[in-house]
Amino acid sequence: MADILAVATREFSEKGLAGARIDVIAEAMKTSKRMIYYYFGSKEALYVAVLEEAYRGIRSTEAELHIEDLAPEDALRRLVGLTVDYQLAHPDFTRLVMTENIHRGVHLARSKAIQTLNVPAIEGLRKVLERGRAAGVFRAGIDPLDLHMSISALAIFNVANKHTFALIFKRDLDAPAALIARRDSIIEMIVRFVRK
Amino acid sequence: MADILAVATREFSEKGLAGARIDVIAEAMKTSKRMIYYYFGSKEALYVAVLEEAYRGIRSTEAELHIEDLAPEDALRRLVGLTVDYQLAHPDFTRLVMTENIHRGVHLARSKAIQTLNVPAIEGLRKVLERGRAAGVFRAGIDPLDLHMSISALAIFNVANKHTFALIFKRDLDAPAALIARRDSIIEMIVRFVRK
DNA sequence: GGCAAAATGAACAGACCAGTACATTCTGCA
DNA sequence: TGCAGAATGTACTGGTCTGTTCATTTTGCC
Repeated sequence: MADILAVATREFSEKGLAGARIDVIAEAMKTSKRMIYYYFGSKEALYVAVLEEAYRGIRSTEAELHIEDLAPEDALRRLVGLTVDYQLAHPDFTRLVMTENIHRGVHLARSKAIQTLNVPAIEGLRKVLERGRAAGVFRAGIDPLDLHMSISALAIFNVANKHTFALIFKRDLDAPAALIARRDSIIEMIVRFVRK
Repeated sequence: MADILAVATREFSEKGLAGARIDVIAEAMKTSKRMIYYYFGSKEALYVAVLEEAYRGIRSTEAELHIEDLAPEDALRRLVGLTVDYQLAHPDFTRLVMTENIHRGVHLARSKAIQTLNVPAIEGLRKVLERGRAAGVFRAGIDPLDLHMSISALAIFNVANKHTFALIFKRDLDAPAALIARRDSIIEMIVRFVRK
């Protein structure tokens, strides 16, 4: 069952909802299409299960940041760095999110499970911002959600848009040196934004 | 013909490549599927034509920024603001780019037309950064392409991921006040990144 | 007007694919 | 052992969709 989700995740993230093939998933699982319908009911229901699993994955990673003991700026650097790393390590997640946004989030809206998941990263950000403000190193009035949006935007872009970007600018975004430079640049951008 | 591209743009950006239907485009055009194949040859060729047209659109906008006469920081603010505005005004473009990245850019790679289009925004950025550095208000060593990536990332995110984001955080990202605040936040982030 | 080429209409072929019907086998349990 | 329910295999249906065939009409041009 967990295997089916893993295989389905690959198929949906590769081809999108319309492009994914139940037969392909069945074959990769060495089971029959019949079984997928037996357990999940429909292609869309399987897709929603895949989405839910993907979001659970990132949320549980966020919950284990452990940045409470670091100085505010170090904590923020770590949070941003790990966010970038997570996206790089899980391109499937980004691709699924893209697919779901093409569909205007209609499937996500149907999932109770995802909407009741809280987002540990927001609370983590809020605490870091508050600590930094109290310590006099961060400015006041920064909205944690707005900041989270910026961090996500920067972290996701290199995964989400790397193919078109690399083609147009003829630059290899996957080269190790490029990845490190980009990671540093993102961290620097976020830190400078909150710094006094 | 231009009409076909406009209609096809809508269909492909709504449904993606696999989800789009030639019949739907034909009906919306009040022509027959036969004609689309007569002019474009295949679904994929039509899709590539749509992609090319979309990129031509954003490039021509970039070419008319007219920021040469502004002080460096004002020029940068204007460039970033207009980038954000363009994305908000052209969600179709973002959606097409998402679709093409799901396909790992294979269709874009096939298009000679797009790859020979230059990107005026990069040259504009380079000049502004240089002027700011010479004036002592921007720091040195900023890579225009890296900065362009950040600007694009921040500008696109609110269009690309707004559905999933709004659902998870239960916040209306389309509310006028939210749009303005987000726009300001993005501009501020970029400016602080380059400022000395 | 006449002719060649461009444009168009209608209908269909061929492939694919989500989902199902029906029958069968396995498994846990009394 | 016998039984109920869970699990699975096979083969099919109904619909959809890209792309094509063939025939017809329109247009530009001499």
